[in-house]
Amino acid sequence: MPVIKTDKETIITKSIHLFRVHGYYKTSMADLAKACGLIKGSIYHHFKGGKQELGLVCLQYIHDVFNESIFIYAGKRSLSAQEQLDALSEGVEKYFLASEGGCLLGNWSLEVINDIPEFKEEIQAYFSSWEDALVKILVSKYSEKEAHVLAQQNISGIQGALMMMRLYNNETLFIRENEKTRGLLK
Amino acid sequence: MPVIKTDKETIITKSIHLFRVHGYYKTSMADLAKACGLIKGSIYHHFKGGKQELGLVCLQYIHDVFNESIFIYAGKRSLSAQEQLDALSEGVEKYFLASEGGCLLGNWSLEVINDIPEFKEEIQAYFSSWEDALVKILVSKYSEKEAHVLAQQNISGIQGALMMMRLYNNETLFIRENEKTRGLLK
DNA sequence: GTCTATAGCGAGATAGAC
DNA sequence: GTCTATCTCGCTATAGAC
Repeated sequence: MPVIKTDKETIITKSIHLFRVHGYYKTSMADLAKACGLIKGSIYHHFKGGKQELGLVCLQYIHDVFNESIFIYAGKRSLSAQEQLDALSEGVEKYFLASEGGCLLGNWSLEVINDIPEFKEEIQAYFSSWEDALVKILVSKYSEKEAHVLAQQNISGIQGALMMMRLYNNETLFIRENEKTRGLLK
Repeated sequence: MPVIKTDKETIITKSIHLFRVHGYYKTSMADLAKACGLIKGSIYHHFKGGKQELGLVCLQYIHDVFNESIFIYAGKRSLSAQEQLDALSEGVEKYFLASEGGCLLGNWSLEVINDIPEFKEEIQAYFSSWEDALVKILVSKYSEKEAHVLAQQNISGIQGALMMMRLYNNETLFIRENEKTRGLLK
């Protein structure tokens, strides 16, 4: 999806930014439209399902980006396990350092998880993809079971660090957490 | 504050629960009133500042509870450093295992941090209290600087684990994270 | 201190002109 | 595909009776 540039994609990327910074409920359709130079009614032409459909599409879009440009390093035969881990970790680090507001899927896993089941499903799928990618790499050193535990702890650690990065406007802890990731095979 | 039982305190504790489960914006004054057997207008008698004041009071209330019943073990002279750490860690673990929706202050550090500065300030104060308590214990083994890093990593790890606990409805990772806390002096 | 009633606003969403 | 205009609803908050 994130290959072809369309008007729809512009709305999605602008929306992702606003949703990350201000959350789902606090971001209005008028806010989203304004960021695209549109009037709120116009968004419904592209997303008949309204705000909820747009929100879900944003989550799926990010999931696709991670699948295609970050998780893809896991299991790449031309790279060693350590090189795969480095590439994945650096992809994660770069993405979030450039993302004001942290991780949309992490944010919404706290904001809307009890109210919008469709979002919950997509968020779980995203974290599962992340976990699977890490496991693929970690099994080069650990058992399947150990690899899953380490992957979950790693993702959870990154998400916690993103929370603190946002709260204190300080990247130190987040960067250290990514270094820990790259040290998992050592 | 959490010592004397008042009508005000009933509103606060019921509100904390709803705010944790459904978030700040998705929880309406009518929802909060209903949970107390009241009509929405009646809440304004106790909290003239409306929803925002109530929200802030909820954050302060939780901060007080942690200060008085959990962080208080840090530096207690009758306990060894390890006993202090165990008591603090078990307090944290028990509190959150009994708290549907995770940590209100963590949740709101993602939901409202960019929109309500008063909340941000209180949330930062809460995490600082937590960090200070851990540091007080950890300096028995580590340098001041190392202790701060470890404390921050620990709190961040707990918060990430709470996110995953909520998303997957699974306590395993959270419990393991608390075991890691208790192992920090070993 | 809680109620009824309502003001006032902003939100999501829709219809139809251009 | 974007606009103007509007509908409808739910929210926060307030006024005043009891």
